[in-house]
Amino acid sequence: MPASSSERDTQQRRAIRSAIEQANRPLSPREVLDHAQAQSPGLGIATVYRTLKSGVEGGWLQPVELPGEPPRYEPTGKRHHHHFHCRRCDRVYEIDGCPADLRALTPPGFALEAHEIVLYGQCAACSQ
Amino acid sequence: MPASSSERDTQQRRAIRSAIEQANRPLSPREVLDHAQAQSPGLGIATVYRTLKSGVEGGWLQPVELPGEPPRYEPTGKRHHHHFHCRRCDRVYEIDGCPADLRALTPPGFALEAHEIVLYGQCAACSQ
DNA sequence: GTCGTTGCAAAGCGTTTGCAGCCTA
DNA sequence: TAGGCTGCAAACGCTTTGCAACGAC
Repeated sequence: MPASSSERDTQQRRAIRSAIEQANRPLSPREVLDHAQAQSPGLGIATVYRTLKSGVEGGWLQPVELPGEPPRYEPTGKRHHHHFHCRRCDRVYEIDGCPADLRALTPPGFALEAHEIVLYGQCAACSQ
Repeated sequence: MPASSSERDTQQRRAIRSAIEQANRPLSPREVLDHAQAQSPGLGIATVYRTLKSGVEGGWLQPVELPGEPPRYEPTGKRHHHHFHCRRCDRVYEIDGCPADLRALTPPGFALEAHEIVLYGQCAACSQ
């Protein structure tokens, strides 16, 4: 199935997209609903899920999946990064950089395609 | 609530514990059920969940949470390691070793306490 | 015999889907 | 007007829980 050639610009999608773009952190589907309903009152959760899914498939949205957490979504276009999860305030920060020797960890015969790194601790604001 | 003073040694729990200890990789609840049923045929999934939960609380089991995945379980007491998630067969493998320079990724002022690394790709069995 | 444990089935919970009506293009 | 989009509610898949029977001690 090729990506559908026509993506209509509806009030609901505008509300959802704007909610995600204006939050400067990844949002969960529930959070997206809550934020977007301010702009599109009757909005249903099913529409949020459908829009998030098509946004990921369409390439303008990116899921942020942290261990033991429901997925959140943020706009694509950021460069390769990982996340720092503050255990105190529960906020998630982007971190640049990436260890170069991950391939050395890969067992013989295994094909490494991608990786995820999450750091845990306390952010600057919480650790003082 | 103190840990219950009496943990009965039943056939089901023996089967579950042995399934987890004999697999040298973290198992999902479903995998635990499948493996343990060989030893305890009538075993139900609810008992698996109950035993896993009490195992974690009792300290002999450790949940392995991967981004966007249901938790897997492995015995505690292993030395520091990470995981490789095969995208083809969906199994999770242990990998030894750890990049040394994670602290270098930590932003100034942040206190690094722990980390999680997950590699994705194809395992040896699936990549041939 | 007690009472913790088990299997079954039902209930939860978050996510997905079927459907009839709506609305963008 | 056509057909993609939406909200509702039902369906789903996974996990938890209520309950009566079971069985370890």
